[in-house]
Amino acid sequence: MNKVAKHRNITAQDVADYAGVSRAVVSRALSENGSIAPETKAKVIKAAQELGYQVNFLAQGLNRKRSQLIGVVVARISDPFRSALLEGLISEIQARGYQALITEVQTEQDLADTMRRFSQFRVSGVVVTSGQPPQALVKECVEFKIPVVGINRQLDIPQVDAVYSDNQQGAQLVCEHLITQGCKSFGWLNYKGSTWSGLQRGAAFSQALLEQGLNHRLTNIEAPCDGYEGGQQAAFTLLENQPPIPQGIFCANAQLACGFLDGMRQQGFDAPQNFKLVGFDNTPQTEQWSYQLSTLDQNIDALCKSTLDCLESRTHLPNKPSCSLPIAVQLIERKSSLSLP
Amino acid sequence: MNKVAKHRNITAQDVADYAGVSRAVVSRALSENGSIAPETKAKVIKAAQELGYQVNFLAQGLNRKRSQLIGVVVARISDPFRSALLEGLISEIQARGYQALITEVQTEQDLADTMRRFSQFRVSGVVVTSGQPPQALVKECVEFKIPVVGINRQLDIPQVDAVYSDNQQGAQLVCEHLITQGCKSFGWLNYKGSTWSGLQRGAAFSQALLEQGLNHRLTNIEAPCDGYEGGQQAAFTLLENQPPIPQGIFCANAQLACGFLDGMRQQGFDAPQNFKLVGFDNTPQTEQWSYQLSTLDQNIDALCKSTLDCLESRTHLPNKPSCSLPIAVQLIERKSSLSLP
DNA sequence: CAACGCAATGAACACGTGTTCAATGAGTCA
DNA sequence: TGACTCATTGAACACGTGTTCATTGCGTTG
Repeated sequence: MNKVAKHRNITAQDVADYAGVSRAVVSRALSENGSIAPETKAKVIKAAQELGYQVNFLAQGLNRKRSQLIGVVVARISDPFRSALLEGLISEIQARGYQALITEVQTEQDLADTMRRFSQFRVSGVVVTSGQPPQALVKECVEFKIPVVGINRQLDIPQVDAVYSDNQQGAQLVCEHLITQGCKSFGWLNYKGSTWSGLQRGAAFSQALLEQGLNHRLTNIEAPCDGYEGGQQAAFTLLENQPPIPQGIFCANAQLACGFLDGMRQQGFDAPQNFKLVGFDNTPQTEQWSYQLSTLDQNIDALCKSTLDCLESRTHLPNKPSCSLPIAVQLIERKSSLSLP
Repeated sequence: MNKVAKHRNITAQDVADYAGVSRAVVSRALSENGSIAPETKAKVIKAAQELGYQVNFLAQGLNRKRSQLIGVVVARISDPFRSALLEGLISEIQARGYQALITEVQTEQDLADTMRRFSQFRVSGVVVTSGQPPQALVKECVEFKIPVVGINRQLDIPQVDAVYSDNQQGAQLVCEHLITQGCKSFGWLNYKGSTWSGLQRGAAFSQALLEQGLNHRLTNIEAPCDGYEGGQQAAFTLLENQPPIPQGIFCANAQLACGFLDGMRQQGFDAPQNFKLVGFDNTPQTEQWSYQLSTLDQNIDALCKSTLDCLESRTHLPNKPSCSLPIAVQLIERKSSLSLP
């Protein structure tokens, strides 16, 4: 463990000198490609360990024209579902030997700057979990062979892959479930200016009801904004003119649903007594005793694995056609949507 | 916007050729150091823009021996407080022109590997929000002039800075508040194998009670694990032998507190009717209608800003003595700890 | 014994930038 | 006009790695 030079980073050259070989041999011994005699390899590896040699990733990336970084675009991490997704992504990225370069974006301009910086770092791939990157920029990435994958969003750009929870299937499950629980009228709660995911879920729910001949019994409830507060306010707005409460309500995400439920409770109504409620995103909070909210569970593990599969396969085949990968969701039945015995 | 070479990254050399100067001049024009004629500078900048030139960060970092990356060590991001802290950190890191390199660690070995990789990327600094990095490795960082800052943890290594919420002050606030609300007996709820923060909070609470001559009225409640479930189970264990419920309970973190409250409710007890409850970490959930939990608000903004201040000042003065920076917390009074009118 | 194939090695180049150092030329002062 | 200062410029080196290409030497076969 005695280092040759204490206050200088030790390089492959130091290892080469120490082992009595050339620097090229060191590179071959450690990078597993190029032919090398087994005993030489062992000698070099031993020398590297004794010196505590670590590859300089910047030099490596510069040479290979590709760093082992993967850029991840996120927004509002503090949202429970998003943080869970981010956690899964980071784990998967690390498990495959990459490092996660995270950027938070708020505006489209942020996103453009971010994508540019990612390319300046020569990232091995980009995962977009939020926002709609400008086509021109994505095309630039494609041109420089940087794979781009979107999670739960539609990018609609050739050679860009998409992984998303199967909203059609989810809406279908919810529709059937609510009908089974005896609901005759329905509500769809989403926030104003919703993302693509939300819109798609709403459309799918409407479609599923149509197939049952029940879509004329569907009321749209619009929250003024996303999140708990949005849902809460929606509950107050809904009851303003004392209309009948839809018997089965499907909600675009878990935070909205929790807020809506609390808003209804504040006005003396509760689920499942007065209405059934199902939300999207099986966040920890929905499971808690105070909520016990039925939800559609997005398979975060599968989403993340598929995302990195896409990334890696496109690294090897940059020009293959775009793939669009729906991941099955699972209905978790809890108290909020079950008929009382 | 017409590029010289479409399918090749354009380099400083391309800009130099295009502007009719040498590559050294391009570097000077864009990096703001070294003397250069104003009109030449303008010419180069114009050329760079027209070509869409972007610096290669890997080459830049290799040359400067320092990338503009900042490594962040996290664990269990999906926890509400941690995700809020991470969000704040990422924002602050970006605001100062760096990029966040995030690594999730589970074991001490993970942490060791992570620190090593960070140094391989020649990061400008490391922020540790979880775990206890091995002294040897941190010393290595210090040796290579990589600043290390810990948030809410005690690293106890020379030349490593610490930023943390002021647990003493927080415990003092809670103690006074509970007494004001009429509490005569007290409880401290923490989980088994708590982190340094939790232990310090408990010790400070006990100390604050001691100063009021009330520490003999303090009961320790131990949850079997962290999180909502841990708190919930603690509530059941507490009531097993039907002892008197402490009148004022202080809880190491918000998730535990929410779980504890729900656990008590399941057994027919509620706050503030049957006991007063205050938690640490003002997470969004504590504010919600179903909980309305009094909490100590950690000033995340200040924590993050101070962290990066420490990092930057140590970059300039690598050998200055360690600094230890407590950040004031604020008591948010909500229903769970207020006497009913 | 000669010719050949093949594994192993090291010299040299490329990756793209920041910075040092010597050279140039214009401007100033005596 | 000649000497001197100083801003500006470009050639060259350093950063640390991966990879190509020519060379070496050994074992094998005819």
